[in-house]
Amino acid sequence: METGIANLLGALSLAVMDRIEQGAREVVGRGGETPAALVVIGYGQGMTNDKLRRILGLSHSGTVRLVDRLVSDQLVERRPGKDGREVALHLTATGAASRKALMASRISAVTSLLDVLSPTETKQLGTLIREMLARQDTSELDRFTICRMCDDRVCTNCPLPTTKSKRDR
Amino acid sequence: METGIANLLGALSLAVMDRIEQGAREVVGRGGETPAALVVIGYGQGMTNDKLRRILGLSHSGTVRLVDRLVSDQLVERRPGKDGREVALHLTATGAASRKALMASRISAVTSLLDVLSPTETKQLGTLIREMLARQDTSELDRFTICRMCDDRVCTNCPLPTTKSKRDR
DNA sequence: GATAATATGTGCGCAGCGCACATATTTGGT
DNA sequence: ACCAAATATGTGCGCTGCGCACATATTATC
Repeated sequence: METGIANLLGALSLAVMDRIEQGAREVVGRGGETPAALVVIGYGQGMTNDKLRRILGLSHSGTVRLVDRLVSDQLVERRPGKDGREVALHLTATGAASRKALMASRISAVTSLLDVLSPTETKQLGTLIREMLARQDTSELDRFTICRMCDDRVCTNCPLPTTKSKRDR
Repeated sequence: METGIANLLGALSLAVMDRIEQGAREVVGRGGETPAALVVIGYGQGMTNDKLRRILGLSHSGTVRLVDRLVSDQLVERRPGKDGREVALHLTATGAASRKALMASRISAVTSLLDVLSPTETKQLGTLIREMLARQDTSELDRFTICRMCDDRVCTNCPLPTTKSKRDR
């Protein structure tokens, strides 16, 4: 049954995200898209409010307020962008540390579920997931959205189509 | 890299849940744990507020207000429980229809991502996920929590340990 | 029959977010 | 060079979803 497998993947994904979100809230003290914002801002210094908005899938005002929270938490700084209307978002030292802790928490949350598989099974699963992601029909933006929590220290070759290096435009 | 695979599973889970949640919000017009509540209440007529609370992982008052919303949306009815203090939650006809649509939306969301795999690959993936879930060390409650969005029409034999039939206690 | 445990409901406030509007800068057309 | 459109950000206001602390009603326990 094909739908049975879809159901299983749905259940697994829910379990994975429950654990990731719980850990993220413990690390940064905030929920919603705030943890993802921290990760995305950290990908490249100079992220703008508007790019962030699109990646997170939030409204404009929601993003401004989200950044407000990050700033008041001392995790992010607003600096003048090269374009006079843009704001360049930069992580503070504290922000970079939180981001690191956040990613570690995420990897450990997933690993705790993954641990029950043998090395061979884990490898098989990795290959299948990699193929699955690689064959998705994703826009440039979709890829950033899917990868908005990804740990760039461990994701050395992202399977998502088109080069990852187009991140800054 | 073991953590690389954890990262991939995290990214996939995020993509899956994004799509499930978007569809759920379109179907029931509400977010958060409200869609899951509709599914859980539908598993067995007579679900109580307190059991629901534990499965969804919400506070008591949050659950009461959630049910308030479902009642005001005409999706759920509060009936007297056998125990004088309990409230028995029952789906209305509209509620049952919404629940059905919700599940269909969820399965279709996952399927749209799963579609790129060949039948053989899909089957392999299904086996691996099934094993992964089957080997988790889950409490009775954990299982309901993981399955809180599951479609009982397509999930004929849940891989999670211990019998599914203990659902009502 | 008194006390604890269980189950629900309420007042209050906060976090996260969207809509509509306002403002500043840059781009593009003529 | 100028003015309209596009781009990017910030704000007032309100709503949804949720938790804490407290109140109340019913059942279990001793």
